[in-house]
Amino acid sequence: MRHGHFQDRTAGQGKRERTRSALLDAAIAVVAEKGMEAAKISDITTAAGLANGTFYNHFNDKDEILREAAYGIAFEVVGRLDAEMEGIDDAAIRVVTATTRFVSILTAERDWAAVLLGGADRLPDFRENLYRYLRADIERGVAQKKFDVEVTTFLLDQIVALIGVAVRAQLHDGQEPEITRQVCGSILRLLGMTPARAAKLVPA
Amino acid sequence: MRHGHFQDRTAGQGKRERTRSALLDAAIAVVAEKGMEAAKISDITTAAGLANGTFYNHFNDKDEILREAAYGIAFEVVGRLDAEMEGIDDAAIRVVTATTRFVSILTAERDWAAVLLGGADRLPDFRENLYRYLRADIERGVAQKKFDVEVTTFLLDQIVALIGVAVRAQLHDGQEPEITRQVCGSILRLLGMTPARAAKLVPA
Amino acid sequence: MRHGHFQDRTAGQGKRERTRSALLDAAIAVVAEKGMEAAKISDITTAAGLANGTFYNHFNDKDEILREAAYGIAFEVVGRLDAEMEGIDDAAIRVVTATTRFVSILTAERDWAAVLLGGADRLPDFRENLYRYLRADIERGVAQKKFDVEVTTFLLDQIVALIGVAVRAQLHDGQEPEITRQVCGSILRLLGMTPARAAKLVPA
Amino acid sequence: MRHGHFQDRTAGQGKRERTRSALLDAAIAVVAEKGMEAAKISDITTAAGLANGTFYNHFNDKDEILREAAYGIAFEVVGRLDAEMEGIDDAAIRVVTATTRFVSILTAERDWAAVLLGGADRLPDFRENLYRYLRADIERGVAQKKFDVEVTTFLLDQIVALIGVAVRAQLHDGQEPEITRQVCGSILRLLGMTPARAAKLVPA
DNA sequence: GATGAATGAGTATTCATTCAT
DNA sequence: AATGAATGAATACTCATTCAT
Repeated sequence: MRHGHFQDRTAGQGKRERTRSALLDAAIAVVAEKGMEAAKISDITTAAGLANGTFYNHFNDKDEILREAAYGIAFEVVGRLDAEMEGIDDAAIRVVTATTRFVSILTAERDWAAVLLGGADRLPDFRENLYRYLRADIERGVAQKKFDVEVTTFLLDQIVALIGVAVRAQLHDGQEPEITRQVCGSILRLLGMTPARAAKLVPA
Repeated sequence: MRHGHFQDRTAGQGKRERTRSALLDAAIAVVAEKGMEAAKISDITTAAGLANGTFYNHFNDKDEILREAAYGIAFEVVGRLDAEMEGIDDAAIRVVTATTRFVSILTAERDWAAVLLGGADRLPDFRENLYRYLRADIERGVAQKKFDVEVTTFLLDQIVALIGVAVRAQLHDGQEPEITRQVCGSILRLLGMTPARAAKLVPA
Repeated sequence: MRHGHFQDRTAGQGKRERTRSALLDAAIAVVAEKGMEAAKISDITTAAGLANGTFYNHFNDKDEILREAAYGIAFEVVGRLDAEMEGIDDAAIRVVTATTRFVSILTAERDWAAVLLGGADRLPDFRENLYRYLRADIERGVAQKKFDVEVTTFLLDQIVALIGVAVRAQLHDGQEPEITRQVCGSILRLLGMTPARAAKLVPA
Repeated sequence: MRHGHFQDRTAGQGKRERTRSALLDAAIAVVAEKGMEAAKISDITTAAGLANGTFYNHFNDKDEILREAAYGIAFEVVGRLDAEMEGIDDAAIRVVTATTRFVSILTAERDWAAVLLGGADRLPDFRENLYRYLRADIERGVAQKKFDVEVTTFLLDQIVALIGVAVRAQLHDGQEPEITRQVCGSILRLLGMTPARAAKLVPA
């Protein structure tokens, strides 16, 4: 384990919290390597350097630890994005910035991607939380007459799917700047901007 | 099992072929109900009304039957689409027609959707095959100056992701015409059409 | 395994039935040796000379096989008693005969005792079935003016407890004739006979 | 925990004794609720409001604490009975009084019943201790020509079984006076009294 | 070719027990 | 003494796979 997000956050705390964090970090690493379905409890404890049974001192089952890991990561990602988006008023720039930074963060923290991508499908309210931010920005763009769309859940689904494709492509091919530029362009087009205006916001 | 695509295609043939088809159809039904990961061999044989050992007279493992089922369905879907697209010259109309019919077919054959959606992720060359057709139409649109894009695999990934979102939404909510219209609009925008021109090709 | 009641009863039948019987017989033997709580699934399959997983082809859990074993044995015991009690009219003689034969059967089939003794506590309707026969004989004795009791469930509980003590003593000490005589005397006394009359029915 | 027999007895003493008592009382409560087999060490420490490791500062294993709990309770019960039986000379009245009071005590201290009933089966010398008192009273009755029995261990087993049935019935149905009367009658009959004489000692 | 019983490796889960704090 | 986190052996249970009929 290189560093471990959760362990960083519980560094000074009690042993219980530190072990719990070790398990969460291990779970993330294992899911990144083998996927959510294939991840076994024993993989997680082994990766954490702990005994088999220790898992059950902290979580009831795989779903529980994965849910917690996914929420923890999402919280961190949203926190970082929030900080960087403060003061950006133009909705189109907000969308581009958020997308760019999101892909960038998941490129830097490669293990997080698998958990977030998997979590979006499996965790019920996970997606809803994510949508709240996105919807606000898009509605802002509509109010600013930058976007020409009806803001539906289905639209958000589409945008999130595009971002997911970008993250996957980036993990796979590692062409970050180009991929990010392309997906930002796609999203802006989707939101009703002309290719020309979209291109201005996403310069090569 | 209502009808069974594979059984239809092997109706008059020998017992071996008919049993094989029964397994393929059963696999599709089981995957539609429980998903690919959760589908057990014994679920498939039970659904087919066969003994579990019979499975191994025809397939080596779950992956093999699922791959075959996915390819069989994909072949059928592509065949139906091909027939309907014959003679359509305008690339934008081709894209709209293909998308509309694709969603429509998977709405009618609900069980196929799970297999195709799952198969796209898991089967290596599956996606490549699909892309050949799509790429041709988009390149045609570029040549016709209807689309303003660079045709990359990443672009195709995005379009396929949007179609996937539409299929999922349709399975879930059942608002086919409206969903199809929206996703066609999104794809045309993605391909570089203005909202206004896209809207003309996808009338309410 | 010496002979095996269930295997005897399924000797000519299909493999499924024979394996099932082997498991039932093995369960009885294991319970006799280690008790119901301590009996493990793997003990049973090992005793039956079968693989671990085979158990689950036939039973869902330990409770299920033990219940079935207990009912099967009880059915057999009741059958044997019934045959021998036919034509006995005097209720006191019926009670003495049933008790004597019951202890005698469980002395011959030592392994059955643990299952029946344990089953009586754990299986809900098991006891009820047993009581039906006993109650009939005691009511007959009351009608014949041989017994002087009110026939309540609590009374039956007491008599069954006395028989249980006798079976346990017999398993432990192996003094069958004397133990049987004593417990029959006790039961008759409990039912309201004087020691003198009771003694006549239970001669040394 | 309402009051706790062992804690009462160590109220003023050192911390070690008080913790030990808390564990004993907790063990009794847990066994009463879940039975001896199902009682887990952690159930006991949790019920005592202690950390699970604390258990091993005081006992080596479950058997040890249960044995100690059973003996402690038995000692208390015997003590209470002894006090009340002082001065009763007639053996039949002694038996009736002891039985009545015994059931009565276990009705008041419901949690004790499970431990004593379970202990009688599992603890080797437990039963022997109990029998010493019982045997003395019965031999006295034989000497007084009230009882007409041969005093064997098997006889004592029978009487104890009847008392056990009464306690269980009482815990289950809660008809104490009637149940006690019936079982006293049964015991006296068992010991060779006629129903008529027995009835006199156990008036409605 | 189909059958379906048997297999056993793989995985999850429990809980008595240890031991550093 | 008490704590409580960690341990890991013991056990239950699943399911893909084999193979005799």
